[in-house]
Amino acid sequence: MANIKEIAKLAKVSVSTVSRVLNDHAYVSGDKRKAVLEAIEHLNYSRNMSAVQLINGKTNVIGVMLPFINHPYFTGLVEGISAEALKNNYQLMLCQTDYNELNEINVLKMLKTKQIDGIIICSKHMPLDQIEPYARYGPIVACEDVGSSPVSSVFLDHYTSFRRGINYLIERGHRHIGFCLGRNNGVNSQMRRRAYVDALTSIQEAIREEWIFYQSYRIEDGVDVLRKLLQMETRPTALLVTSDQVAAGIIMEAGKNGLRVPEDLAVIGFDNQPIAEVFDLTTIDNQLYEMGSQAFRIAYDQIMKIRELPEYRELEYRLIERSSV
Amino acid sequence: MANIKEIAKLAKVSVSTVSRVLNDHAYVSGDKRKAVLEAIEHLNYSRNMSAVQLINGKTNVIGVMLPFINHPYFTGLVEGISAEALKNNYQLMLCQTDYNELNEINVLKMLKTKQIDGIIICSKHMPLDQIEPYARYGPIVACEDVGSSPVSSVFLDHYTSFRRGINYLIERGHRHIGFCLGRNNGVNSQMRRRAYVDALTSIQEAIREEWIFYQSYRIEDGVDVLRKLLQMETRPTALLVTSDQVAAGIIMEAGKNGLRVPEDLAVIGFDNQPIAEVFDLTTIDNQLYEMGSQAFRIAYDQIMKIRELPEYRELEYRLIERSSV
DNA sequence: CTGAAAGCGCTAACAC
DNA sequence: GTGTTAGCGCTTTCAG
Repeated sequence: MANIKEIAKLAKVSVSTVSRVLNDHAYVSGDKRKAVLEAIEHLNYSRNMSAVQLINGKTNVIGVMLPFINHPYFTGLVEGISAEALKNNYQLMLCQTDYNELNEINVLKMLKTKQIDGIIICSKHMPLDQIEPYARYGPIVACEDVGSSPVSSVFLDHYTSFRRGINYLIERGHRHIGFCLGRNNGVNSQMRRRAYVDALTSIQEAIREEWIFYQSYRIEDGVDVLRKLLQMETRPTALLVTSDQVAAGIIMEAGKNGLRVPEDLAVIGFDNQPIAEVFDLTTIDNQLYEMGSQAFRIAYDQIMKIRELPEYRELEYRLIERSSV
Repeated sequence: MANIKEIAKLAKVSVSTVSRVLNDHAYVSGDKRKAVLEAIEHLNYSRNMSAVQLINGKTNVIGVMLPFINHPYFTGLVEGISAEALKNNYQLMLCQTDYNELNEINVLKMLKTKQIDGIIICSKHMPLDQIEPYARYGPIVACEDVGSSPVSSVFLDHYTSFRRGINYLIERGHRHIGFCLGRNNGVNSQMRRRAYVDALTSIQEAIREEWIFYQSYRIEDGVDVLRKLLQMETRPTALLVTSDQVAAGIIMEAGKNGLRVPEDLAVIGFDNQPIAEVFDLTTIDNQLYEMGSQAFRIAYDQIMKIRELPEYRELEYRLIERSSV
């Protein structure tokens, strides 16, 4: 491959002039510019971006840390990040961690070794304090509430949104309420569990652990949940389900077993995915696209030094009323 | 940030010795190695990978070109790619093109400018001959049949698989058969359409354009398809649907409108996604995970010069019989 | 085993 | 406006 030197020679100019043309600098005369352009054309030249990155100390790449990509929650986030990245001439490094700490550390290390300019954490396993030391190498933005930290965040108040969901059910006469979560150790999950406990306590209902389901991510997990419900002597009359996919599975399987929604079982989903509309599912929209694009902006502004300090932005959830409650 | 020179000074060795330690070369005495390691530790040093990439002419990154990520077809592919990449210490650059030619060209250019070592094309819009010239800059692997080309490929015989699906329907007495595709101009789509025409011709059925649906990707698109079907005076009795999501939407909406599956409408899906099992959907598994991991291997082997020539690998589809036919 | 030195390809003072 | 030149941080001959 040709390099800048050969272009300079062919165009009979210096390498700096070539560089100026390449970077659209002013102060290059028309004919020299033209000569350079012709040489570039003629030699089919392209910049070697590794060299550019070395000298600029910048890659124009943002790392996206997530456990797995094949879930609408994460693709929703990524769509938002991606749209904003495209506008700002940034690329995305997709880093699937499987919630494995070693993989997560590797992503952080990529920041330190300058393979990426910043990181957006869609979801993580490792504790925050292991992440924080890396914030000095570039902006890190989490899509969950991290409190005050060198790590920025865009988040929803999952405590309030979950309580809002439960209250909505209580207002409609439900007292036997269960819920389904993804992980049981994430920040978001813990806040939700707390909201659940507080809400049930306020109406003097006992917490029944058998009505709480973890590791529910996909439609087939919802099917499993419903089947477990069928085994119980006392069933909850309502379920808060932190993924529309899982809620859809529950509703599907309920239908197969002659359980009516919402009469026999009310369901509230989360995320407001297209599948929620198809299933006429009442759901809590938590603005994934918006969250992703804001996360990118925060990272970007920090890379560009438009802003120096970490930022914490709270987004509003919305309750979408349909007919599953 | 500390650099290799400072490490050398602190460890009282030359930079080449530091480099040897960094790269696990043999022939470094125990105490020098230890001194270097201590200096690295002490200065919290990390390699600057931009410099490494410049000198090696290699990034250890593969670009993944796809129109959008929020569809199980693509996430399935990406999971396969990703698993193999992880094993081989490669990173993935996620390049969403929205089927926009300019975006697609940009991905190709990243290969030329050495931002990535190779490209896996999950799906594309632009014609192959615009892509081929870029194959000299690094391996390009397409997840569709590209014939004999400098571009490698992993693919299914979509003509045969589609015909197999239609014949399966015909054997069960169907003659009024429609289908749903994603795009209408992709290679895969064209082969499928041809299979459809040939099969119907062989049983002397006319092609009815109103039974052919394009731009069907998601569950809500399936809902639309079924609604359109309801408007027709003569409806197909069976549908071949190139996405389990769309098929699920069709079945959902059929149920709401009192149409029984398969009695009133038989449905075959594609991809064998989890949702197919939940809906008891007969489907054609086209091995997305396997396709993704093989695509990575082909690219990888070529980067590593284990193999020089492009490769064309055909995968086997499988018909998964459930109860929607 | 170790070090000196020559780049990899590019950018950006700095001088003219 | 343009060219010269000193790096960016690293790897790798080549001598010893």
